[in-house]
Amino acid sequence: MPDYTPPAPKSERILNAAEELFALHGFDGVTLRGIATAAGVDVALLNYHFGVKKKLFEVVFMRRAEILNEARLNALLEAEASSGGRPSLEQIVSAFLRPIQRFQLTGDEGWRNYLALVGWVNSSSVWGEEMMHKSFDPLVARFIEALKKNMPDADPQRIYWAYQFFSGALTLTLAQTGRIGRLSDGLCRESDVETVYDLMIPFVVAGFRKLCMEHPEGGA
Amino acid sequence: MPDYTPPAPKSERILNAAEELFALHGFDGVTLRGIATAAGVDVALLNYHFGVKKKLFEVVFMRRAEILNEARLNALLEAEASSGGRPSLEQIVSAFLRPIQRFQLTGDEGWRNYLALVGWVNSSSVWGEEMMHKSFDPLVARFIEALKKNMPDADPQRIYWAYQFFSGALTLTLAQTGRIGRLSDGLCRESDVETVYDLMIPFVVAGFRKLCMEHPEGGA
DNA sequence: GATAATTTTCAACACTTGTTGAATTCATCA
DNA sequence: TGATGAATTCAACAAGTGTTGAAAATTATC
Repeated sequence: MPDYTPPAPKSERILNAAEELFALHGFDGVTLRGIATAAGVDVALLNYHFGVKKKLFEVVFMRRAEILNEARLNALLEAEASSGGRPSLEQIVSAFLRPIQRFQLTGDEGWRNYLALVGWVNSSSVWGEEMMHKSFDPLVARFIEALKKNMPDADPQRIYWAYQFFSGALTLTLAQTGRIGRLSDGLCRESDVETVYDLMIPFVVAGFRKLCMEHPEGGA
Repeated sequence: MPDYTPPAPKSERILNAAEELFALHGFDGVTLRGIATAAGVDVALLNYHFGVKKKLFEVVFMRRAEILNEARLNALLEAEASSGGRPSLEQIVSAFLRPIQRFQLTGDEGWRNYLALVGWVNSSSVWGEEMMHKSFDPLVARFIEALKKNMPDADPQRIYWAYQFFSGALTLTLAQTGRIGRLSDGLCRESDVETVYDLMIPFVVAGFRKLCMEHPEGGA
């Protein structure tokens, strides 16, 4: 047989199909047969490679989490290095967001699906908690540390709450619900990745400033 | 039989149980039998009263939407009246949030469940769009109108995006994932309804100001 | 108190679900 | 080539799914 680009191994095709479907319909809205059909493989293969359904979901979720975490950490470290250990608020928030934007801009559909999935999990009450905690919270804690260092006089509670609002703004955008497009009658497109972070960063930074820097610790 | 407070009619018990379970597990994560058991009724009764499963979900979702919409609209009208038709940004954002807070503060578990459900639907890609559009977007459009009037020089696109971030921050908090509590090691509690909106309002207002008032129309 | 209408239960349907064990194909290498 | 182990398919399972029609119980109406 002449050399040709071999098709992705079936285990990978399963993960890609699962990624897309889970992002679209959530855990319970997807059937193993649906994934198998989308991947063009037999149902039993899912169990052979990944065990039970929940385990498959975890593998999908973890697959890109480490890559994203590493990219974010590097961005933060670089911001710290280039600022003599005193990164600005903009730099910290950017280090959290720009890697996401970079992955989205590659045009890789897998990343788009995955990030929508993260948005879904983050808003999911029962499911999300443990999975987000295991895969993202260590890095988030590192970012919050940087925020605390940047605003040493701020009430820590306010920093956490501001991060919560920040996380919500990001999460909804990742989820790709299409609602803002409909609401703005096409004026805003969630797929417009080039501009959304240029807007999200100043929005969030202003919120942090207002909440954490205009009240000394202990203030109401 | 002596007079006593009669139990809620079974159709209502069904709606309450469905509300709680849908909020917790989403549409596909809930079975009709699970709802029936929680409500203490037979499965067939769900179909008798509400038709197919999707219809039941819609009834649950719409039930309190109108009440919330009316409360929000009244709050906005009052803010407009008390300011001579020129409500401040704080007043507009507060009119959007304070009614939610008021319902949460009643301690009515039904409202807490319902609002978590709204958070879930708003982040749900396939499901959410149409339902949010039908039940909430008319009122949201009214609020955006007020925002445009408050910031007549702002690029409308920026107003919509700022609303998107605003909506995300609110949505994640409504979803009651418990994540911020875990992340802050108990310092922040999502159930602390008294303070969360006191923080969300200035955060969001600052974001709106930064995004919409520091750039004249047409600015990048 | 008989009749009609509504509400609730019972039992079951056709179908889909996740999962599994045995059989089959494929690749690797002595 | 033949043997070994992994990858893949086949067929089927037991359990659970939404949904329904007919019977029974309850409530309303005259």
